[in-house]
Amino acid sequence: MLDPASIDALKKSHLFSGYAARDMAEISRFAKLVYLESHAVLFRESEPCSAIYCLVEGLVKLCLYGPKRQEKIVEIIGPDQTFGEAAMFSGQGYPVSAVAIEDSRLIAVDAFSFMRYLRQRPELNWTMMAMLSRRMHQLVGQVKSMSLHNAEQKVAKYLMDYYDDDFPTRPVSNLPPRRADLAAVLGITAETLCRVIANFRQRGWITTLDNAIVVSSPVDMRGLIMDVRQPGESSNRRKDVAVPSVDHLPAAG
Amino acid sequence: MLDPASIDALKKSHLFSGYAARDMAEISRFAKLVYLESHAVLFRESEPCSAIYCLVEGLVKLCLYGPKRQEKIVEIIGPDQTFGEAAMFSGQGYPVSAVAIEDSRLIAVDAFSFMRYLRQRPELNWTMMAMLSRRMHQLVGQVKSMSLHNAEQKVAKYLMDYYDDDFPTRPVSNLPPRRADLAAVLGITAETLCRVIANFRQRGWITTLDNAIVVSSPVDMRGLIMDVRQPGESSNRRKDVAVPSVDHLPAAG
DNA sequence: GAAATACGTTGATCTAGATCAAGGGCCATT
DNA sequence: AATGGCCCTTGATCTAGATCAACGTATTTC
Repeated sequence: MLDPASIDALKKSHLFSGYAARDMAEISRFAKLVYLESHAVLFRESEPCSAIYCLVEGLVKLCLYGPKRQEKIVEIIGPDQTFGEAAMFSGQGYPVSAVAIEDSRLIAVDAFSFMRYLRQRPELNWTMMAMLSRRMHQLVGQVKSMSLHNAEQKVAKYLMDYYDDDFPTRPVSNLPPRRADLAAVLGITAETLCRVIANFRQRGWITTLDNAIVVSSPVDMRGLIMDVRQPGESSNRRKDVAVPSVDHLPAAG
Repeated sequence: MLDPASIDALKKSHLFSGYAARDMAEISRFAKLVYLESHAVLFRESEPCSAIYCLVEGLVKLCLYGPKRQEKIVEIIGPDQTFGEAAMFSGQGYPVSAVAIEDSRLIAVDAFSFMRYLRQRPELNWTMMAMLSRRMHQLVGQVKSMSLHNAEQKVAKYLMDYYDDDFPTRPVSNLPPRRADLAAVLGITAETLCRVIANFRQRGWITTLDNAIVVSSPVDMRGLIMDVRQPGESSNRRKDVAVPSVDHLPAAG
């Protein structure tokens, strides 16, 4: 059972924002508050999904661990974001681990009860679908970044994803609190990240102050991502890479 | 408008298998057949989603291209599989490109009409949700494999994912038709893949015949993925274990 | 205030895997 | 039978980024 303030907090999330008051009242009956200290583990990869979560306050990372304990952060969850929905539907357990990186307060919505409720009200699934689709896109973006970009491009891509063209002098928002976290998000080491940032600073493309980073040459950054090179410079031409041909385009309408 | 045989083909897919006859009749009204020659492009990354597809016959790759045209295959679609659903809901366009790697026959279901129909029948969304969730899991698995495994582990993981414990002597199923495709799936070069396979063969962990691969030591393969090492042994030094050579190989060709 | 701890930074190596290059088997076409 | 195209395979290098190591600067602990 949830207090009114927490119900309001839930409603601030994208997933629940469209829900009617009576839906929220019902859902609050099988939701509860959870407190996590920094570094505390909320759930681990492959654990069965007992609840989906909405972060109210603090910061949580969703991550994967390799055989040698290397960490890959799949996503950093901030306040008003929900997570765990996909696991609820797939019935395959959580695909990632969730670990607090700041002291956090969360709302846990019991998965079984929530599923039962959704079965009664299938219209509510529209926001859920949108949620899952958006997350899939983001995940595909990660796959792309991991497999097709080098370290500089990864950093540039990340910074430009959070860069706001309307406020060029504003520091990039939502940066992870520690450099090591950003490195784990990008799938590179902290040392490499540090060197890349130093390079960008030397070239005058960014300026830094503590954790904050201000992009001062978005054009160059974007150029780097798209791998534009000076004319005349021979780009590594490989003939054997597959390039989809332009013809044969089907009339898919 | 679809002929009865094609409607049957649609129903063989996981997405439509639970649909009632009258739903299928309705859907067939805004579905049509599409034929692709090998190498033909069905759609490209970021193109708006006009339809979702069900492959009836042939083989299609979903892939991403880097700034230098490097290819990363996100998934290889076989008969009776559907794709494009996520793009339909996200409203962000297709996250990947789709290219035929064999002459293919597909059914295209118009996205707009299908969405409209789903709005009338929200219960139908349950299979859709399951679909999306499963695909998300798979994608997270890819992220993990890309960021936390080395080349040998990637290959081993792939082979064991398609290995059937009940039929140990059966070749790994669903292997891509060409080695280069498998390499693009794993995010390594064809040369590296070739060397890894040669190593596995020398160690007696697999046997090969043409494209087919039979895993003969699943225990070792699984051990490699989990990075088990002999106690007391330093991780870096390459150990030159005398592997008893398995000489009953059918000369591969 | 000294010591310990945690991070960020920089430099020096090392290495897994990419890249480059050269055959070789197989099939289709002539 | 010869030719050419397409892959697969193997060998020889090259290199981006990991790893190892040392140091600086805060911040916390006693």
